[in-house]
Amino acid sequence: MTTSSTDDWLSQLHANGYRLTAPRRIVIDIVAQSQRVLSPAEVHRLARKRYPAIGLVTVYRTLEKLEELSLIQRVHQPGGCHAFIAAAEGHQHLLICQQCGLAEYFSGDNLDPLMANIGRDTGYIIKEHWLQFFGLCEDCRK
Amino acid sequence: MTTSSTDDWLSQLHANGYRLTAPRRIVIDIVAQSQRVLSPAEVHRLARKRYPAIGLVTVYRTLEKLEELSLIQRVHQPGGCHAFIAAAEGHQHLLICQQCGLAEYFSGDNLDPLMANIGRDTGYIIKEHWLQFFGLCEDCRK
DNA sequence: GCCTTATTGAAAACAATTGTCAATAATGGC
DNA sequence: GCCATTATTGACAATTGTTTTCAATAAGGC
Repeated sequence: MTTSSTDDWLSQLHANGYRLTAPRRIVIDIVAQSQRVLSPAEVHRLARKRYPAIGLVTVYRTLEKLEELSLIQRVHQPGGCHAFIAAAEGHQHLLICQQCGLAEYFSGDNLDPLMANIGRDTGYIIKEHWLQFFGLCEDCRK
Repeated sequence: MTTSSTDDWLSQLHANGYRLTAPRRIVIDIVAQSQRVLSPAEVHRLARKRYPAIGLVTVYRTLEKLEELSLIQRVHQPGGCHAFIAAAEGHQHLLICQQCGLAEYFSGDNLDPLMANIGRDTGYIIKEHWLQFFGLCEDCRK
């Protein structure tokens, strides 16, 4: 059990009527503190080190609640879409290391003019956009 | 069996040593002519109308070969990542209708300066990027 | 501390995809 | 055009990732 964001997430779960159980606290701490994207299976593996009896199903159920409260978001990658990471404040985009999964948020794109053009040209109403960068983080370049 | 791109795909399969069978021709025609993203199950459903004996496994295997030859690409969406569509020439991005799956390619983004900034700020080497727009097509807006 | 009821873990169910295998059919050589 | 080789097919089984079911447990308001 570590710092702020973990406690914040626990408060939010509690505020929404969910109970704070030992397995749930561990899953939350792992995901809240992780700098890298994690799949349910990876979360489970990490969680078992601290709480051997925890079931994979509990991991899935906890992730489901975290996603419902917008505390985490699913991460899509060329290799698969089974990973999660702490959600960003506001509208942010992800830069992900293809090697180790280390993730950073960034903003600063201005796609509005492009979206306006494309919308006009195609007749679509554009409602949402995805922008993601993939690469190698400082450690993995070496 | 329809126009040009279908025949082009068949030639390419043949050129790569794959045989042109009846079920394969039908899957290829369906995907090559489709304006919308299709899941393997949808391709199978459509293919059975023309060739009732076709198995879902054959659809999977044909899609696998088309992807290997870069004739199709997998499409990632918020709701799932099981769809495919004919690949674009050059580097293009997708605009997809959230309702019916109708897809259009577009280009014209210039993300190089942003990528350079982010790369410098984070220490990552950026190798790849994804940009996708989601919305409602002209028909589905109504 | 008690009582209600959400949560748990185990097992089963389910869905999407991949592997196995004998029968079939496409292709290149004749 | 016919044959032999061998890729491909469809049925079935196996796998993988995820969800459901259910009795036992434990969280949290009182």
